[in-house]
Amino acid sequence: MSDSTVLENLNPHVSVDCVVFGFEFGKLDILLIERNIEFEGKVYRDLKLPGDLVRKDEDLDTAASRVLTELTGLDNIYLKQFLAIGSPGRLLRQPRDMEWLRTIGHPEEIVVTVAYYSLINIDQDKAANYILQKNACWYAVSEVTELAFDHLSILQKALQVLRTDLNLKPIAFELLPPKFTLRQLQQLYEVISGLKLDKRNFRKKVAGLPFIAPINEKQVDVSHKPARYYSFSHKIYLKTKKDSFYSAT
Amino acid sequence: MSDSTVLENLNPHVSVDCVVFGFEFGKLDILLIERNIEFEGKVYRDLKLPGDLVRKDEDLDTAASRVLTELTGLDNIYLKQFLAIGSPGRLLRQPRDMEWLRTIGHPEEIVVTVAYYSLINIDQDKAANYILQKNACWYAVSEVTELAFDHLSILQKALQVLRTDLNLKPIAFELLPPKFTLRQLQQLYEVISGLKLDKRNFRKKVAGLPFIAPINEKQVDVSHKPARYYSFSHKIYLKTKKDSFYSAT
DNA sequence: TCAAAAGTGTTAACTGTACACCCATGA
DNA sequence: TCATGGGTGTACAGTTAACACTTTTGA
Repeated sequence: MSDSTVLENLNPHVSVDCVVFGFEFGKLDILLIERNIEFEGKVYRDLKLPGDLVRKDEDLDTAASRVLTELTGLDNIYLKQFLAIGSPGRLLRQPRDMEWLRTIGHPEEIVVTVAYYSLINIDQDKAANYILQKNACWYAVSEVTELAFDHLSILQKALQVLRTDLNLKPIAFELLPPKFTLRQLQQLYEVISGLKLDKRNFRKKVAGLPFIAPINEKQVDVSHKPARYYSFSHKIYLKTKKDSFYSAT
Repeated sequence: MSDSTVLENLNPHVSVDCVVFGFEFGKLDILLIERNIEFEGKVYRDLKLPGDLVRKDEDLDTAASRVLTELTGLDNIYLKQFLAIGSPGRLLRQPRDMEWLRTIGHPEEIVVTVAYYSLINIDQDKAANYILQKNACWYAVSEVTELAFDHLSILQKALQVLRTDLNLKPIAFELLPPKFTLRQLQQLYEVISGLKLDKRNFRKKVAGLPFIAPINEKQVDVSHKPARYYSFSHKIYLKTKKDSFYSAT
């Protein structure tokens, strides 16, 4: 497909943006794109959410999924639409935001952006299972204080929705490798909810969930007592699920 | 503003649709628009969700709010965006849907629809406090089995979201008049959740919520023991709220 | 032997659930 | 006096919350 065909095929009025979360080393990460722009003689290095215009022949979920595949090389990533934004002029808060849209050939008349959050498990065992697009990089969510356009407020809303969903649906496992320790699972809940949980009570609760089962494997090469690995069974989950999934204090 | 000015001011690519819920006589209602169309010699009387194209100078929430005001004459209605849909060709499932879009002068190229649900209290004491637009009428949600376009699936999604929100936020009171009985409140929970609740346990729970308080007023002219009225205080709610609002079984 | 994280039970407080009868009113 | 819904308490079961020490490993 030639470039001009692609351009003709774009819908200049609708875009998708993705808030891509990852979890590693006990902290929540977000995948951001570096945008370098020279404006009025100064060079700016801003960060933005990955996103793109929607094509005329794809629906919104497909567009978001495509953005992620182009970004990471990964397929079948957990994706959830959580917000549509259509404020006139929302992209034009900073003069350099306008300039940048011109630079990359995007129309300034984007009308609606549909935001998705997505969950990626950064599997240390298979560090090479995704290849990040140029200019994409992981950042600690807790350290992100400024983003281009209105992307910071989109991130904040994504975090809100993620917190709610964490207690209603088994999304934690989308952020963890197939084998995980109970400590990892607990840290994930703690870092997303912002609450400290009691280790014994947490493990007691997990022990009562049939869809989180220990496997016969332990950590190796750790300089402390090796932890047992657990895995999540989606099949058993569907058979046994209740209304809510895990309710923290 | 002349008609042509209005048309120029419309964004032909984005629309909003509203799922408007009401609660009366112990059942959940929805406000629908009757669409009469003659197509290939037959007359169809279809029902659809109220909705409209978004104007170029308004954001999505404003557009949804405007649709509701035009529809009911009411202002300050509870509105929540819950879904954006952008499937190519989603409006064209029935040939007569296309025909109808032409009839009312809407472009066929609407790309994205953003769906809102809204909650109206149908206050019997002030039956005249809203005036429905021509062709608009209340229907029992339980009896709606067919709608134009993809509006039935939008309604189903709205119900799902409403059920979840009911247990997380104090939205029940948007559907009830300022003074309500505990029976009304319980019926509201039952009809939305689809569960039967125990009267004594329900009242015990409500008694523990400081933001639902009895007032010194009772029903009159009812042929049974008159019930006490209660009212909801948003102010006290904000001071005392917990994570979840009411969790049914 | 030290540092680091794994793993393990009991008790008390609270919350949810099941259940049945009398009361006040208008017709 | 009947029909209709209003209003009330108790006991048992289940869930949550608070809390500290021993174990295993590599450095």
